[in-house]
Amino acid sequence: MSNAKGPDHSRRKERSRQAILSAARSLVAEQAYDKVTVEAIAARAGVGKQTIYRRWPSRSAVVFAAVLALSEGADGQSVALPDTGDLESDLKLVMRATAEEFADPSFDRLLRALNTEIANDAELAAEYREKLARPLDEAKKARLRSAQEAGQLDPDADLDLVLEVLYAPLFQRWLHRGGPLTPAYADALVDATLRAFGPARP
Amino acid sequence: MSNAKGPDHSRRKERSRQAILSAARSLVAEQAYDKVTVEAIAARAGVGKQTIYRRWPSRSAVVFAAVLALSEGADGQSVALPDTGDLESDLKLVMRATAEEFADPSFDRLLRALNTEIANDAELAAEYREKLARPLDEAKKARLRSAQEAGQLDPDADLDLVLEVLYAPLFQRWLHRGGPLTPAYADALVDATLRAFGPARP
Amino acid sequence: MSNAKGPDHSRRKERSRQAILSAARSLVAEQAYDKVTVEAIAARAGVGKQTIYRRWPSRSAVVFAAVLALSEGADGQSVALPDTGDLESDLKLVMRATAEEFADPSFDRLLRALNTEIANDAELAAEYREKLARPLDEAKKARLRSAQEAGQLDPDADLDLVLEVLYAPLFQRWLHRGGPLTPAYADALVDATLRAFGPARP
Amino acid sequence: MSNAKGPDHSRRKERSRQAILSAARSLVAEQAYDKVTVEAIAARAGVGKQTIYRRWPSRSAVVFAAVLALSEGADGQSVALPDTGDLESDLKLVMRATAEEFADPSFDRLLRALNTEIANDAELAAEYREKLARPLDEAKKARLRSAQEAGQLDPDADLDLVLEVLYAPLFQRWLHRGGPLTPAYADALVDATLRAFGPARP
DNA sequence: TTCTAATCGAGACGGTACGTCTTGTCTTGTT
DNA sequence: AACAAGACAAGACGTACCGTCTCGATTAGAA
Repeated sequence: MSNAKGPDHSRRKERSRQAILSAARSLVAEQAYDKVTVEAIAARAGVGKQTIYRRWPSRSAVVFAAVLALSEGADGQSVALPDTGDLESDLKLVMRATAEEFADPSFDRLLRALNTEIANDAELAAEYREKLARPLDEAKKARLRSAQEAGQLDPDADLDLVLEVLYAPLFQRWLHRGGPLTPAYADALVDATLRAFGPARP
Repeated sequence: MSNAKGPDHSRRKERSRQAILSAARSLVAEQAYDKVTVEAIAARAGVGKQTIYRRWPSRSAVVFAAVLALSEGADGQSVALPDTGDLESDLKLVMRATAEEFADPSFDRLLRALNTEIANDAELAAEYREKLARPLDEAKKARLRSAQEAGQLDPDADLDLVLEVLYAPLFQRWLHRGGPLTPAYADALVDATLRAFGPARP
Repeated sequence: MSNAKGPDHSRRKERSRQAILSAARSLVAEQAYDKVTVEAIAARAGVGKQTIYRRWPSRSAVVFAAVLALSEGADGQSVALPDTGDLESDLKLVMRATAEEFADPSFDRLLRALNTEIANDAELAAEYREKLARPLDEAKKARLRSAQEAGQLDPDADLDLVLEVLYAPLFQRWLHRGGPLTPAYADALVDATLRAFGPARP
Repeated sequence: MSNAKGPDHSRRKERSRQAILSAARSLVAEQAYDKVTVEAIAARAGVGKQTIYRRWPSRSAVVFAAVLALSEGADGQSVALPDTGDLESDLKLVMRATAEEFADPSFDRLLRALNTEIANDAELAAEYREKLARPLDEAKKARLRSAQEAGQLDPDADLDLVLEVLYAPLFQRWLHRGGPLTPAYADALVDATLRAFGPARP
């Protein structure tokens, strides 16, 4: 698994790194975000504060890295969307699952923490888009392209726009607690998106 | 409207209240949000900290009230959308204006602060929806209803959903700094929304 | 006791001040000096660290003030040396008592802490001489002057020098743990001093 | 000079040892003692911290060893006091020289550091007495014994006590910055000591 | 000469305390 | 009686060192 650098060298570093990220994740998932202090992370990880500050410049960065690490190791396969040939039902499946995910309190807290940091730090936002959002979006766009080829989607549609129309309403409703994220709501978003970008256009 | 206490009494209250909200607003507009401390607000307002804590339970609440106060005094008229009879051009006008607003750094900081507080405080979120979002949404829905009557919009469309499909992508792109908020982008959102909820449905 | 300023004003201030000094004193008396941290003092005093830093610039200053406070309130009377008319026996009494004091571990630790701070801080040393050493020295010199008048001491003797010759050997032996501080040793110092500065000089 | 280990082997050891002691000495002579950290010593010596901890248990011990090393290599001769046959003038010469030494800021800092460590560490104090103080005291006592034989000093005088009466006042005045260490002061101490322990006793 | 074992410099590590900052409460005059 | 001013207990901040541990890179002598 490890290469030239040697496994022994990185062991201690890696162990403390994992301990920190794991501690950060569990704290964020458990409690109000303003209780997630660097000291609390260090204490739970069994690590000195300096070991955190040596690697990351701020709590934001640690928390971000902790969330990021969750999706690392995931290969292209694992984020690929289902492709049964029926775009509508595939999208409804995914959207319902996404809506359900938001209902998990731990995931909710994790994601709110992430969004809080991202919203107030342009650099972190860029890293977020690059490392987290883009891979997921690319997987989704792959499915949409397949639909375009199958004639189920306007071949000229701007796929980034399609994704936004599909997901942003769900995201906003969750962020602002604007209403329940029901399966029916998920379906309605898919329906609206397909009406907007479907094939039958005059 | 004034009660037994007398006008002189409440006038002092009101003056300090305005000073606090105005100080909060200017601080939020000026600098990074984590520099906007209760102490900084009190100092700029020339007010004791207790005078702030006597009225609001936390910094979040003060900042929220400060933003809220911006839109107070606005009557139903002033938030009404234009209605030229042409839904598409009316919406494009509004969406382009909205996109432009986000470009103002002060407004940007103000709105990010607001969203940060809202995202992490369910009560504040409820107050936000009630006092800020709903009135604006109602004004927008009034315009949409007018369009439904004019046959420019599906009479069965869920107007809340329409608004989300229209606005959420813009909001999300701004929040995550996902791309430039150009007039063309504003137009594209209107077009997509009208395709999704326009009158011509099979 | 209290004057114009009003007793209510100083109550809280005074209470926390006393708590800090008392905590510092007990910690210094109890344990190795490098365990006497500002945090430990604050914790034992039930006080925030800032309350300490608001009044004193460093641990040294707090510890010094704590020791200083011990001898405050002592009026001129209480530090006066006995005067039976017999200088030799009066001095031996005092020197034996002094030697005995050094044997108390609490007093030993307290005095070592004080000397450590004084030796490394010229300002503190000046304050020490002014507020602690001088009043004591004046009391001792008063006794010596009485002896000069009684013809038991060279009327031309430099009393500061007399005091140094009398006390410095005891101090140095204690500081460097150079030997036991026995009554016989105390007596020998008095004898030597009286031989050096007694009346019978050719 | 070299032992079983072999000269080449110990040469590296010796070089780093000297670098550490020299770095410690120069740091102590230059700046406030609380800036003299093990890390600073290691950095200036160009040595890893472990190389220091491998040899000494604490900063105190290093600093002590650094000061100690200053007087090593000095044979019995070099610390011998002058003996012109005139005790008074010999002692005044030495006392004046000693007083002058204290005026050198580097020496002052060095000696304050040494005294700080000694005062708070009984083991170090013992080593100090054994390795530093005793050889010097023996040299002084040799001169005093010579004076006893010459009838210039009470043959029954306790020479340790004589040394204390002679030196402790100077030491104390220096440690507490109790006044200027003038030649006149040095002379006065010699005079007082000789009056106390001189030959003419009734 | 090549190998082996010790020692070194460098510096990361888990900790502790530093001195500063802010929180939300409490106290003290002022007006 | 409400206010500004700011002290207070609490506790997190980010930094500096502590004394320990780990890592290669020199280095000897030993093979």
